[in-house]
Amino acid sequence: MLQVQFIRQNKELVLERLGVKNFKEPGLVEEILALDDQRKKLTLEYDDTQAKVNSASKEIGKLMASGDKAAAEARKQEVANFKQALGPINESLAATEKSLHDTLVKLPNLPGANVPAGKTPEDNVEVRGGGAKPVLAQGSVPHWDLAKKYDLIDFELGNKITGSGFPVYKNKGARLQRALISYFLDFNTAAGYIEMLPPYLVNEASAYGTGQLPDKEGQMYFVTEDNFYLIPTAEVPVTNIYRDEILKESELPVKMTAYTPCFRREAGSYGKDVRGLNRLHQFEKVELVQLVHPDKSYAILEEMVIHVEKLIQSLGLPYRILNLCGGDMGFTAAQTYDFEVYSAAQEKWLEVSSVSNFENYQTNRMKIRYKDENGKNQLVHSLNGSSLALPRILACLLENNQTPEGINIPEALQRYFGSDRISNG
RNA sequence: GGAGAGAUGCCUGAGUGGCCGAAAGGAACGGUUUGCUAAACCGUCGUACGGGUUAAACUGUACCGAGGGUUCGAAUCCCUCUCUCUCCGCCA
Repeated sequence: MLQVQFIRQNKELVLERLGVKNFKEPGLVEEILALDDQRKKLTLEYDDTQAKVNSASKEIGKLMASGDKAAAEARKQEVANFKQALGPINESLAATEKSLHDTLVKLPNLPGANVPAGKTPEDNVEVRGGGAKPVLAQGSVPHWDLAKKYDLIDFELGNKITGSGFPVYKNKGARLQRALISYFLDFNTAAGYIEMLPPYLVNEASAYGTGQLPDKEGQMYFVTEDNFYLIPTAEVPVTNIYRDEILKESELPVKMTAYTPCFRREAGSYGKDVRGLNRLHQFEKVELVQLVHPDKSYAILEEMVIHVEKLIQSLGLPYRILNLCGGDMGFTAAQTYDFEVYSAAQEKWLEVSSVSNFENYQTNRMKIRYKDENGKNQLVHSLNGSSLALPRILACLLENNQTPEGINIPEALQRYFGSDRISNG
């Protein structure tokens, strides 16, 4: 969430930026400021009264010790009066703080300076791309047919075991998943990211910290018996590693990478977009997370984009990078680049990575800070990005590299996969 | 699943009603000394929200797992919850 102090000092900017994000309730800004004024007023009142209670209590102790019972009793009466006043003040203070917080949480992050205006995905700006779209041979088919032909993925079996959206990877299909995960992790650790293997279930505080709660609990699977959420992305457990921590400035940037399965209920999915690997309830992903000095987060955002770009290039897939417009960005992001790869048989662009700078929106919730040179605690900026989401990468690899002889494996993957082709030979 | 113990600052760990925001040691940071390293010595060393100030200084309140209660006054007493640890059982 945003910092009240920041909103107070930059009200016009906040309103203007919320406009870029097409935020529907700009009135919340005034509401927040009013609530904060109220909070300050009540705090002052409460603190002053409490101070009187405290000092009177101290005196009572001394009076008792010196045997002046009568004076002590008189003071006690005073304290009782103060405390009577304290009750209602405390109640309205608590109520004010709660509504302030509840309102603050409704405010999305502000789009950064480079975010294009716009409302829908059509307004996203293509930054650049690369890789040529392959020309497929006659008789080329989408990945779900290839998966069957080469016995790589069994969607029906997943239906039987769990339900739709939970495919079973088999044989070379399973092997290829493992190869991709290992390759991605190695690629990331070579760039200085520390490998993590976090829990796949998180508690409420963690889900709140990265912004999945309070509003998006519907996207997550929930274990009612223990109040745990299945992670929708490694971002949740990995970023929360540093929740409530104060880092030294010299420890920044913190760079982490993690492979995890991701679980998404995706209640709104339907139609042809959900065919095959395009949209699943459980999928594999390797994630990048960075915690950085506020002055450097945008430079690092660009670095991360280049990092992911190189990874996609190494797989030989045609891709494009989109700078998301204000209206299409996530609630918590300040700027997001989406990566899409071209799935040649479906003739469709598929999103395989989303790299975002959250500035201090997440870290303000999680209280991830560093001590600056003056010894003051400052919020760090958090960023994350996929590198990469596996199913759609797999879909593209299968479709784009299909030949009558089999499916060619990109060179970078061969040593992980153990061969250069999937075939029925 | 059964039994027990515990939760204090970055860590270890004292603290059973006022003198405790909290001893002591360690770590860390700054400095002195030093050919270098080590050691020694001196100093600093929680967080949040307010007031105050150009900024400081200064100052108020809260926080000793969380929430409630008793009391003039709670880290300390009582209740509830959560979590952790140990032993047994089960198990990868």
